[in-house]
Amino acid sequence: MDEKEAPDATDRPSSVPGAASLTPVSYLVLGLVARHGTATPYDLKSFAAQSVGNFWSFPHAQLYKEPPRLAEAGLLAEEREEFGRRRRIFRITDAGRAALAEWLASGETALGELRAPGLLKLAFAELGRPADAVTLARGQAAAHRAQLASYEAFAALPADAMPWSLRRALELGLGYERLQVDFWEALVGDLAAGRIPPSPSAGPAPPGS
Amino acid sequence: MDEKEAPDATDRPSSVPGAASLTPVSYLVLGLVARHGTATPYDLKSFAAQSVGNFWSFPHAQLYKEPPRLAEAGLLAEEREEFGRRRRIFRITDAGRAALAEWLASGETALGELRAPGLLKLAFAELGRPADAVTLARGQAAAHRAQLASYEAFAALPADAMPWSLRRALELGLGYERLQVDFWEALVGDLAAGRIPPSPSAGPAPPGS
DNA sequence: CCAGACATGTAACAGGTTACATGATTCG
DNA sequence: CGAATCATGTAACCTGTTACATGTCTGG
Repeated sequence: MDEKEAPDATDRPSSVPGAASLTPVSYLVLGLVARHGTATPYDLKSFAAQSVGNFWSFPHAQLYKEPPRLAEAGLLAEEREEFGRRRRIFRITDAGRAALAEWLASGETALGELRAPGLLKLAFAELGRPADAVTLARGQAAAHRAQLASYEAFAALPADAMPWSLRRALELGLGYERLQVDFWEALVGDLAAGRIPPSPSAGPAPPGS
Repeated sequence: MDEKEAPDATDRPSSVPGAASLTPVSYLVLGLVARHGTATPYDLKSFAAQSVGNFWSFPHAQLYKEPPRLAEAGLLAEEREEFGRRRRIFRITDAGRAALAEWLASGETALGELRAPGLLKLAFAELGRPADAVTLARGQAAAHRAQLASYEAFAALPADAMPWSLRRALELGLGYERLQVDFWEALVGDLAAGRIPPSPSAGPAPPGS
């Protein structure tokens, strides 16, 4: 409805002209809009699902909530369709491009954690029955096998189906799922063989010591 | 002090008698208390930091908030020290033990996502300058190298320093960090060599094999 | 006994997740 | 033209996070 001119940013302590605290979702949206020129929230949902959505899913509610926020911060420009769905079409602004570039250029390098629920459960598996550990390992192996298959199907797309950076990211995803599959399958084997105690002693003895 | 009998659960729509919606933190607390017999919130902080905290960090605020919640649900019993700090000591109840056992036995197998900020950034690296990608890859490689070193130090502890399940989980963490290090270092190499386009065609065959 | 570290909590905020609810389009 | 599906949004809840604030012990 009414357009707030947002005269200046001094009244809002958190919204500095350049860039406030932007979350991963913000950069996802900025990046997708920048890549495609324009996008509706629904487009974002599709784009995300087909690219990073493989290893980082975003509920659609966020993709409808975030663009307006970014528009209010001046990083996106919004326009309405005149007829039909009257959907919101977003386009990146110079400020948005700058924020995105700054993010890409910054060497912040937060490395996020391996928050796998299965891993947490495994860490406490000693408190349960051995059979439970087998169930867990089997289930994890199966689930990761499925995920791996999904990744492989995606990776089988022709070379020009995705930018090199995304493909590269996908490769890490592939390696990750392979690691998981191998890990859980090995665990299943060890548990079945009765050698519940750890350390397969197949130590790679890495360089160093 | 006063023991709340929690007469019934009908007044709270979300708190079913058996088990309500328990989060990963809940199970962490339940598991740690079960393992150690009793624990104060501060103990939990220490225990967590020394075990799963390596790959899943919990801010101490949560570890002070969660036990009372679990106590209210009847899964933990709380008692106060009489003198000194008068700290809260928690002990697991039969209901708590049951909830924990059920969790361990359930084959829910949620497999959580690979939400690595660096990976997200990489997926959009094509929008930035090539030099930015190098910076990113270098930074990630260094950060993961540090993390790997930390894991290795932890893994070097004597065999009886931790239960087998935790050690096993740690091994996955090690593999994960190695994967990350290899991945980012390879990326640095490819970028430096000018072969920015993807698929090095150097088949997987990771160094471990 | 003072300083510093260790320990213990709580309040406020922000973000994600779930759920609800409805609008538009297509196809049989 | 009705039903199913696709598309679009919003509201409430809840949890994780950040920040603050203070209390208690130990050692010099």
